[in-house]
Amino acid sequence: MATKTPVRPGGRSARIQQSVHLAVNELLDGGNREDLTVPLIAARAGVTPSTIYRRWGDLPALLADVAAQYFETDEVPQETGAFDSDLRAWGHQFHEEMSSPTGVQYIRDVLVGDQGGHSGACAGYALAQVEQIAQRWPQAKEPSVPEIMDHLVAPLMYGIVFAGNRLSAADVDALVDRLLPPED
Amino acid sequence: MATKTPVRPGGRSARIQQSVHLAVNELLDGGNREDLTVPLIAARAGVTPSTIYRRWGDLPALLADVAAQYFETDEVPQETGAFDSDLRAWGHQFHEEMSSPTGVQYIRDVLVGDQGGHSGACAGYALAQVEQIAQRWPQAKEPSVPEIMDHLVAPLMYGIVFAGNRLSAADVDALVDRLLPPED
DNA sequence: ATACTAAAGCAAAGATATTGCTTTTAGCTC
DNA sequence: GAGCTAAAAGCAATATCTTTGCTTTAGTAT
Repeated sequence: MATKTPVRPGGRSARIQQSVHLAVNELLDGGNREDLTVPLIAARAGVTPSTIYRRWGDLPALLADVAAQYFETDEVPQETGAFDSDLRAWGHQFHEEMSSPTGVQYIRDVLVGDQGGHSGACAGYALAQVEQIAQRWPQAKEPSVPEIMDHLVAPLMYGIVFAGNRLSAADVDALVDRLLPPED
Repeated sequence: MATKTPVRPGGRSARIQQSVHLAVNELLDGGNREDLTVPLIAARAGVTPSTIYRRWGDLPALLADVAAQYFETDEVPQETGAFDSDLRAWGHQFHEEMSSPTGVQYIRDVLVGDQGGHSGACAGYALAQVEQIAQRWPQAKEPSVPEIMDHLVAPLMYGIVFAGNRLSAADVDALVDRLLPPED
């Protein structure tokens, strides 16, 4: 169930979808994460709570949907003129983004929401960006996309989600260095 | 807040803690994960709902506590006679355990529960086991414990949590191979 | 335009969460 | 070990959230 598409996606449904998403994001920015409730969101969005329950199911599912939407915006990874430096720059940017309070929150929400449905959003986001970089430099065979996922993305995400530690920029560099073939 | 230790840990408090944990595990085994509620657990544990709310806060926190307890039981990694094979055997066993339906559920519960408090439990479990193996073979310098966490544990967990894919045994082997120094 | 029906609104009913107060009892002191 | 103190459980009333049947609104097709 991606972004909960109604059978009738136009007009009012679309407006309500936007309005509810906006309300969630505004309330999240407001910081009161704890007392975020469906009725509160509904009031802010100018909607009846039952509308939200009927369309999204419950609060976690709604939050997962909002978070997933965030990860669906694919930015273009910075172009630096070489594969190595593109990868390095992206690694830093990605880690910065994901380890920020907002990033961590979105990751959690995506994981918590509907069982497994959206969790791909987060993985997909990283994968899409890595693939973009790889396709930009077809002659560079090493490291492969799966290797980058396993040995750069995975350690970064593991640190953020499980260890709760924010790796230093030097740590990110070390991970990238380890991936790149030795220069001669 | 580990295993929600009351100021008065003996007698009745301990009994209730056990009884509630047991009720949760029984109901989880019963499979009806969806309609698991605090009142239901309370009824099964022979306890008043307000007791659970007062001690654990809410359902996710309780589930996180139960899951964290599971990860606190430290088994001894299998001894195979060499560092390489100990690491390989553990990698397989760990992956097997964590990618099982039960394992995935516990991981989720730990992540969802109290914000960051318990999430270490899961990481701590893996780390403790890797450290045990490392200490068993002090002369083996490579790979280091952090390297194992970054390049074996992290990819396994990333696959399970984000990609929702269960890696094959061959994939686990490949990760271990990649870590071990080249034989001459 | 009109008809058809998905989706929203409304409101009552049902379930869960919170809270003030009372009762029980673990842990301490004598 | 008997008594004291306060932490934690029980109880019950209240507040809040969730679900659901029915009505109304408004996209979409004809």
